[in-house]
Amino acid sequence: MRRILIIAEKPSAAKKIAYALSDKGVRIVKVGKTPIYATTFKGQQIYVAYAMGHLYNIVQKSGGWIFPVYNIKWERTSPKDRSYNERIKETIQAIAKIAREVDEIVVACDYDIEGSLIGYNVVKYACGEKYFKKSSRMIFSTLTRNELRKAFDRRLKTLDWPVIEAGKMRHEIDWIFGINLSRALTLSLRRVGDRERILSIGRVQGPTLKLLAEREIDINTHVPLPYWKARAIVEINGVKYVAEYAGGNIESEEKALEIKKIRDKYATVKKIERKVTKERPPPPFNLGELQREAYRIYRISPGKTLEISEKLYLQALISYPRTGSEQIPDSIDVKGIIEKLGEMREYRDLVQKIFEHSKRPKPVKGKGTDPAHPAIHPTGEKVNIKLSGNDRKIYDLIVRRFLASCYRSMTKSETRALLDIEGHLFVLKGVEIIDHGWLKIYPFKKVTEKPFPRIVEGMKLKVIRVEVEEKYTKPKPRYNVRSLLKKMENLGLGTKATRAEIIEILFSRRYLENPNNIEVTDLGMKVSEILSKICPEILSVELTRNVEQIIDELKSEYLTSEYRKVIVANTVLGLYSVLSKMKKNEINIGQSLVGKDFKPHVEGKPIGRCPVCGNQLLIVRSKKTKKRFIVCYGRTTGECDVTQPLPQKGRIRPLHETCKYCGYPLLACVSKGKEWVFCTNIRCPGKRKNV
DNA sequence: GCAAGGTC
Repeated sequence: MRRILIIAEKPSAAKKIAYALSDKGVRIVKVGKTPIYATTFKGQQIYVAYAMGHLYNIVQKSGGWIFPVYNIKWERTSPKDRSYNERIKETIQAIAKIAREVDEIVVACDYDIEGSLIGYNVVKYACGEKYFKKSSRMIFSTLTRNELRKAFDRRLKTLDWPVIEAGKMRHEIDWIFGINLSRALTLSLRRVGDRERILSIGRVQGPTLKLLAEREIDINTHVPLPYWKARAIVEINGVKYVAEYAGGNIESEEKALEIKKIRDKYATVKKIERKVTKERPPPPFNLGELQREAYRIYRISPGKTLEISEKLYLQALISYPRTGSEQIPDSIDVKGIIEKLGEMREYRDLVQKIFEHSKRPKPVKGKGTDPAHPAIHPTGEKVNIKLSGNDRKIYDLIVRRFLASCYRSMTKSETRALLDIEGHLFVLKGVEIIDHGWLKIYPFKKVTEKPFPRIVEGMKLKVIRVEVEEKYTKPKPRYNVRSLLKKMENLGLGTKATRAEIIEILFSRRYLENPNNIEVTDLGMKVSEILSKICPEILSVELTRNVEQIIDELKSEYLTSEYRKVIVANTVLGLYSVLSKMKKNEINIGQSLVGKDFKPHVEGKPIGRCPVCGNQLLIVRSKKTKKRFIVCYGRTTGECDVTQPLPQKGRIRPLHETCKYCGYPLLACVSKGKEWVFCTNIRCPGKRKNV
């Protein structure tokens, strides 16, 4: 019997694959603590194991927190890593064990560059390179039974090497740019005395910061220009109505004055138009839209929404939330899910409405697609644990959106009357909802109704007055987290799973403040300013575009590892001179970053003037090693970098005298009852001559 | 300690 190990990207996918490829049911076998699905399919023994996203990551081969650094390698995600998960090690061991007993390894991770790379790394490092020739690749875009079976039968006989290389390339370029520039910024700050703060920048952080910085400049340099808005107040059967000037905003003062001069007491109804429009229900959520709506309606942050969705997913209440899709494939039992939702008291009425509308409800399809997952939808599972606060709100939002997407359109009628007053045209508008449709189920969209009077063409209406209001142009509004996420999505910055997190990083670096009305801090502006001079690539979306373009062009052809290395080297070529410039200008950059508000803070005992720069020399203790040493106060502003070691034992007493050989202060040290005098300069020319 | 990308 042929034995096959299938590697999925994550537990949920592994389960679906196992059940799709099973003739007689699925068993779970434990290898150590790791569960693995076992099944038989068309006379083959199948094991399905899963990774948990990337199990391997790029690390620096050797050396410390320095730059430039280009020596990198792939390594199992370590406990030091932020993304470490304690099950990683066991998972790898389990996969390695089963791999030894099978005839073939099938990579069945998501079909994108990260998925191909995840699978490749598992084969290479968990199993060993010799398994490459036994490895194949299953390609599918949804986790439905039919597609999975087809994908298994028609799998590629080898790994998809060009896609793997594309994935490696993306990781390497991001790492080299991000780590080096982040270190260069952080170490500049350290040079001028701020030893706490970490700065960062990267392919996604950079353009996002720049976007916000440009908006900040726009707002601060906006020159308000005058414009006018005109409206006529008319009276019909004793009721007042407002008709807006038909030409929109008036930019010429002359025109505004002309309208102001209207004295006619009557308006003539020139034309009436009535339009009935239908608005289709919104499609079910993808992650981005869920995050935006949760923020708009409940002010729940995108990060929080993701966290809650993940929890709901683990409780089996909703489908996989990290999806870009706004579509529910036909293979999902929509009717069954809705029936189950109907068993919950709070949704009974809504569900009844849906079935009155259609016996076979079908969610409308949105534009978003995703290679691996359908749109977010409830599973219909009973809510066992009582959901609290925000959890409840998010769950309810998902349920309502899903139900609404199966319901009928909203219908409204819009009426417009064109009024002529002394040759100037005004518009009288009315809006009436004829049928709320899906709005009854998803009531979070505001449609304001406006009554329309009973009038006919040719009628004369009484004009109470014509108002002309002077206004001034305003700058574009500041971003909030929601609009920023949307903008990033449009620009192709980050992915659905990382965008919210990256915005949070920008806040934690203190580049940004006030999430509801985002302002760029002085520090954020400085980082953007400095990089736009020294390394504009990191602030431009072009880096993302280039990487994408290279990947798109090459993954369909034969992108070899040699070729990848050449591309990475070419892409990071310019970085070398950027980094050496940053190193040379560390102090300038640091000073510019800390700005005028920065107050260097060093506590220590003064012992006399520094012979190099004239500032005070201080005795301080290292936070890290607890050892005492001498530092020049000038180091806090970057103008000096003198430090000197001290004996660690004994009581030290300043003598307020300077060394006759080098000008450094002299100190006395008392230890074990003896006192001796020494020069604080470790390289004092007088050291050998006994001071 | 620093990126961006998967995932728990």
